[in-house]
Amino acid sequence: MGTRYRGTREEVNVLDAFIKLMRASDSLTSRLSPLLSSAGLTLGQFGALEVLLHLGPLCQSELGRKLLRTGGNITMVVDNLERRGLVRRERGEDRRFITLHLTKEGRQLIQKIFPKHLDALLREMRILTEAEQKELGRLCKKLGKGSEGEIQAEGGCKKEITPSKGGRK
Amino acid sequence: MGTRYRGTREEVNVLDAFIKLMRASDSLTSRLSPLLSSAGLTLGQFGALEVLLHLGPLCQSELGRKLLRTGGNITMVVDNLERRGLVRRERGEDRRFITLHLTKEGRQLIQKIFPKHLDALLREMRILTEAEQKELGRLCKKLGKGSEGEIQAEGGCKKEITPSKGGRK
DNA sequence: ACTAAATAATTTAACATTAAAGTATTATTC
DNA sequence: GAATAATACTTTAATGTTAAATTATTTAGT
Repeated sequence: MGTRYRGTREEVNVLDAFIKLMRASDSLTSRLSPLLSSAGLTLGQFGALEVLLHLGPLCQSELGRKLLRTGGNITMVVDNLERRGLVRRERGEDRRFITLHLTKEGRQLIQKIFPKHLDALLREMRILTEAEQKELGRLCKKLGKGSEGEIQAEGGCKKEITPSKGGRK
Repeated sequence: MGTRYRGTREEVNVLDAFIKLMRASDSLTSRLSPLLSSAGLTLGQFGALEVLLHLGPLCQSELGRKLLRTGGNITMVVDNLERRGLVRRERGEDRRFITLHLTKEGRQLIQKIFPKHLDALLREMRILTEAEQKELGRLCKKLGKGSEGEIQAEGGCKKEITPSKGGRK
C-alpha cells in the first residue's frame, strides 16, 4: 500500500489517504457486484430498480438526479431494464415526461436481491465498529461535500457526483 | 444525505456509511477529472502515464496489475495513448511481452499534469486535518482489505480491486 | 396566437470496462 | 523433439458512461 511518489509529508499523506479511499470504494463495489451479476443486473440497473422500489414511480430525469447519471445514460439503462420486462415506461399527462414503474417481475427481482445485497454489505462493513462506521461516514461526508446534496438511493453503487464530467468527444 | 431504507439500526448505519463512502470517492474523482479532461486524458490514461512516470517502463500485464484493470482494457488504453504518441510499445526479448515506454511527449504531458492534479487533490483533502486523513486512511484500508495488496499508483483514480467482476455477457 | 425559451427524452460518437474466446510465443514434460 | 501447458496480448460482444446535438412538448412573453 501507500504511495511511491517522493514529495512533501503533506503530499505523501494526502496521496496515501486518497488512494486508500479509492481502493476501499472500488474493492467494496467489486466484492458486492457478483451477487448482482448473478441476477443479471449491472450496478446501474440495480440502482435504478432499488430507487424505484424504495421511492416509488419516478420520471427518468428524476431517476437521473437520484442516481447522479446523465439523461443519456438513464435512457440506456431503462432501455435494458424495459427490454427485460423489469420496468414499464408510461407517458404522463405532460407528454414530455415518462414515468417509470416497476413491473411485477421487476419488483420481485429487486425485492429478492436487495436483502441479499444488504446482507453482503453488512458483512463487509462489520469489519468496522459502529463508532468507526460513524466516523468514516463523517469524514467521507466532509470530503464529498461541494456536491448538491441530493438524496442517495439505498445501497446503490453510483458514480460521478456531477453529471457533467469525465465525458468524451 | 442518509438513507430512506427502513431497517434495523445497524442496517441504516451501514447503508449510511456506505453511501457516504461512495459519494466521497465519486465526488472527488469527478471534481478532479476536469483537469485531466483539459489535457485530453481520461482517468485510465492518466493512471497509465502516471505509473509509467513514477515506476518506469513496464509490460502491459504489469501495468494492468498496478491499475487493477483487465488485459483487454489495458490494450485499449495503451492503443489510445500510442495513437496520440504518448507511449511507445516495444517487443521484448521474450516476444510475448510488450514493454511500454513514455515518449518525450508523454513524459512532458504527465510531468505537466501530475503536479496540477496533486495540487487539486491537496486542496480537496485539506478539508480534513492531518489526523483525520490518517484516520480515513486507516478505516478505508480495513474496508478495502481482502484484496491482494498490490501497490497502487500515485494519484491515479482506479476502479475494481479485482480484475474479474462486474463484467458483461 | 406566435415566437422563444425551457424541459424531457433520445440519439450519436467516443472511450471505458468486463468476460470470454482467440492468437502468438515460451516453457515444461514425456 | 513433439505434445502440452502456461503466459501475454488482442479481439469481440455487451453494457456503461459522458457531452453534445436533436426531437418533442410545454410554458412564457409579447
